[in-house]
Amino acid sequence: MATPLPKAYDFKATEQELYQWWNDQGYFGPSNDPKKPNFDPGKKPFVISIPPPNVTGELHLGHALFVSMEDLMIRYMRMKGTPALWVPGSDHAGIATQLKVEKSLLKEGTSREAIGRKEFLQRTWAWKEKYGGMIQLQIRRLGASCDWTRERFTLDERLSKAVREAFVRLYEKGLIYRGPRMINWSPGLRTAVSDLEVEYSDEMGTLYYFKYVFADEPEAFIPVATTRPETILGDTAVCVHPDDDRYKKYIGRKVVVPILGREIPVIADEYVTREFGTGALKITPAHDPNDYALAHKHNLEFISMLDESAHVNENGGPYQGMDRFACRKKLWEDMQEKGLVIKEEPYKMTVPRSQRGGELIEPMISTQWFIKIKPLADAALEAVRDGRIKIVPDRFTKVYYNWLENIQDWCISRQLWWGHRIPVWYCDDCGKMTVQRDDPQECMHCHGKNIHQDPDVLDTWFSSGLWPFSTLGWPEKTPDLQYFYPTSVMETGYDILFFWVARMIMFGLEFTGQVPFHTVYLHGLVRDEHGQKMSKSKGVAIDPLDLMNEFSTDALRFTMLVGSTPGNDTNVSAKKVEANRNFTNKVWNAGRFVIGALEQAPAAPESAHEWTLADSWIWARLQQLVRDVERLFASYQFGEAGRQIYEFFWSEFADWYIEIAKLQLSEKGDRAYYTAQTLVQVLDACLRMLHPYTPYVTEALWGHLKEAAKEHPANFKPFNRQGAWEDALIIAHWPEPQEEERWEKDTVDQFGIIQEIVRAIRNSRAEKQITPGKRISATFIAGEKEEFIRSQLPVIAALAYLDMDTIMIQKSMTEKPEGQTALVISGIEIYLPLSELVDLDAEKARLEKELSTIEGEIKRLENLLASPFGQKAPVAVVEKERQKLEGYKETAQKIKQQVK
RNA sequence: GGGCGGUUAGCUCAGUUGGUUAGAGCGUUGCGUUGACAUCGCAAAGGCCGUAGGUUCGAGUCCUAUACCGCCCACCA
Repeated sequence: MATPLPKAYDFKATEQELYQWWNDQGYFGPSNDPKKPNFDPGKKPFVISIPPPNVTGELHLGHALFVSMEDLMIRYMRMKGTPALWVPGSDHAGIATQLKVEKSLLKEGTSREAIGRKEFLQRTWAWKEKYGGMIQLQIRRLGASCDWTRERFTLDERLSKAVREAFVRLYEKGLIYRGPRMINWSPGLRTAVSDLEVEYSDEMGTLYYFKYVFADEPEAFIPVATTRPETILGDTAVCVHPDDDRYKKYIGRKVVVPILGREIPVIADEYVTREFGTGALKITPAHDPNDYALAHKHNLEFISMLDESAHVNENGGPYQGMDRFACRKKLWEDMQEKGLVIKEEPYKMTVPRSQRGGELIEPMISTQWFIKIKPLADAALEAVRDGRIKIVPDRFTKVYYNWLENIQDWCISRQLWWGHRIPVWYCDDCGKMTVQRDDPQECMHCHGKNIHQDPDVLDTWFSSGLWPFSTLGWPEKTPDLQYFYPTSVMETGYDILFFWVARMIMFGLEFTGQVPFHTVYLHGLVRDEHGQKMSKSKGVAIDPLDLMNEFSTDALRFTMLVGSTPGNDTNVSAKKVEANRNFTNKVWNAGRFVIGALEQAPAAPESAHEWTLADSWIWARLQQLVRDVERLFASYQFGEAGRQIYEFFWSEFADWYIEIAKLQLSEKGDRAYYTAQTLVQVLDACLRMLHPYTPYVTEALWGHLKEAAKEHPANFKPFNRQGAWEDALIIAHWPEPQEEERWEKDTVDQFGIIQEIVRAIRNSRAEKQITPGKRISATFIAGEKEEFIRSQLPVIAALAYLDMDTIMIQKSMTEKPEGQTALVISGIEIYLPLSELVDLDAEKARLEKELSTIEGEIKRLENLLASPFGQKAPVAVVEKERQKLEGYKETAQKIKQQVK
């Protein structure tokens, strides 16, 4: 006989060992080894590509959420017998990683410029080797059953090849172009960023009013307002509304740019809002997106007045070399001196800030690489519209449409060093571009040798967009790509729907002609227990590692999974994790009980099955649970499914069945045998269904259960069709739902009466302060339920702690017990001698109160049945209410008798 | 300016084909520890399901309006 299991589940000792074992056994990925249990070339596989975390990232609760969720799906599908592949990997995260390395360089007193590109890249790779991988270890800690033999990194040689292929194909197709455009410039990072990387924040600023004086009439002027006076240096027109009576007479005249003295025209366009500001708009084509568009329309000159670090350039005259904000101040002072200023007032405005670091973004004209996105976007829209891709929850579909329908060309070049370098070479001889898959030795046009590669790298999201297929080997037609692509579910946060999901869909369709996945499951953001955003600076960040150390990985996973609903943000607190740790402990201890019970069970039954009501009841409830879980999983309601398993396990299996099982086991013989069998199978079924939520405790316990069951001479069978125990829970069969049968509901109803009786008696005992250990007598007047009560009496007595020897059961009784507490449950009268001297008045008052409640219900139901409800509602619904009414009537009658 | 989400017990949240006494965890109160579990058990208190209309025999659930909180998108100087 095995050594007894410890009272508390020791997760620390178990987790690491089990993870290693699963991995060593090859359970994680479908391998090409047919001996491996989870490989079946005949079946369509279930595949998830991991949202690759930043290679130098650290684990936070967001990771805990997505890892738990994806691992749940993978483990579920694997248990269902579907070859399940979860491809792990990490992202080089261009800007984020480069900034980290630059920071460390700064500490050393140097900079990337100082050490040069080559050295810098070496340093970054070294950094990656040192700190990358940390995150992967932490993801393993969460129990992620990824196939680590297929781990990928976006800067891997193979993935880099995919990036080149993608770029060149788009270029050859004319979907990638290079040119000067208005882009968002981050002066601190000195790189262009995409529209998505700009965040707008409402801030208080100043609206400056000043005079644009006429070239030929210095005393007269047009008043103009701006929030960015320094851009005056780049103005090339003043624009008014064509129908504005104040200004239309000025259209076509020239005004003078303050300080610089350039003459610029007054033009007219309906774009201008007459009511806003002064009704006259200064036009700075090179530093404002609107002005940029307007300038194209009116053929205006474009004057850039800022350099890469947002200092004034040579076009700024006397201000050349000044920082943008210093220039703003100085220019305004100079204008004040010259009497060109009207006023300034506080003004609430929306300013663009960098998603990284938060510095002010400057709109600038810059030569960059772009993807002509419209054709890709149209295809991506179609894929969702025609249902090839489904977004869960559905409401995000609209958000997706809206974004893609209004999408602008994607600026993909970044002036960074860490990333995939743009595969374009410029010829110093003929000036033409060479764009190709392999590094060229010469210009493809003039064959000149003087070529140099474009210094820029690609937006990180360009390589991320290829992730679902680049990780499987694309552009090669690898066996993996052919078998596993398209993937199944893309599970990620709604915050990167545009950044990542939409781009994977666009690229997937463009390069593979297929949708990269059929379902997008979006989870929400993780917040603290009061709904605040987690941030380290505010000190409210909860470290998942701490939670795992204190409460176990299972507890954390269960919290993430059960506490979240698709697309909604979720609040996490240590308290919740603690509560779920208690649940895993409950599972462990219930398991200890079951194992102990089966070890002591008789070897084999002498007679055929004879199920007790409790046996049938727990079976019925289990069947219902299996069906519900199946239905919930099919609609991605993993949280609700987990909650139901939790409730079943604790409130029904542990609280009721196990308690009754103790009684049944004490009867020895066949009854004990069948009880043990039921215990084993119900526990086994629960462990199977809980495994995707809490893999460690379930696998550990299941191993002990299996061992005990197999060692026992009776060889207790598991809850599966095969009748044999699998090698491990992680690859065990998922419980299959059976058709609902009539007896289930009847059994649940019948047992419900027992539960009600037990609760009522316990309740009365508690009210009367009867020590829980004191057995009391009882009298049941059960009418036609006499036999039923008689058969269930041991159960009732055990659970309500009644004294079997003195209990009386009667069909009816002419002389009711006097001076006792009286209860009526489902037409059964129960009398309890709860104290020597019952306060008759108080008892009467209690009964009368109960009676009035019930009479209220009777009245409500009578009214209900008399209302149109009786005719219009479905028969079953009406019948249900009618029966309820009958029950109440019966009960009321009995109580009335008691009151007398 | 457009769109979305939230509003349910003291706190944090479930509640997906509308079915008639609305659930959980934590917290609170009372009782209880010699064998599954104090990381526990038994019991109790606690809810005009934001507000106002509407549809329906029936609404926490569907529709309309509205308030507050939050988020996303958008070029008003």
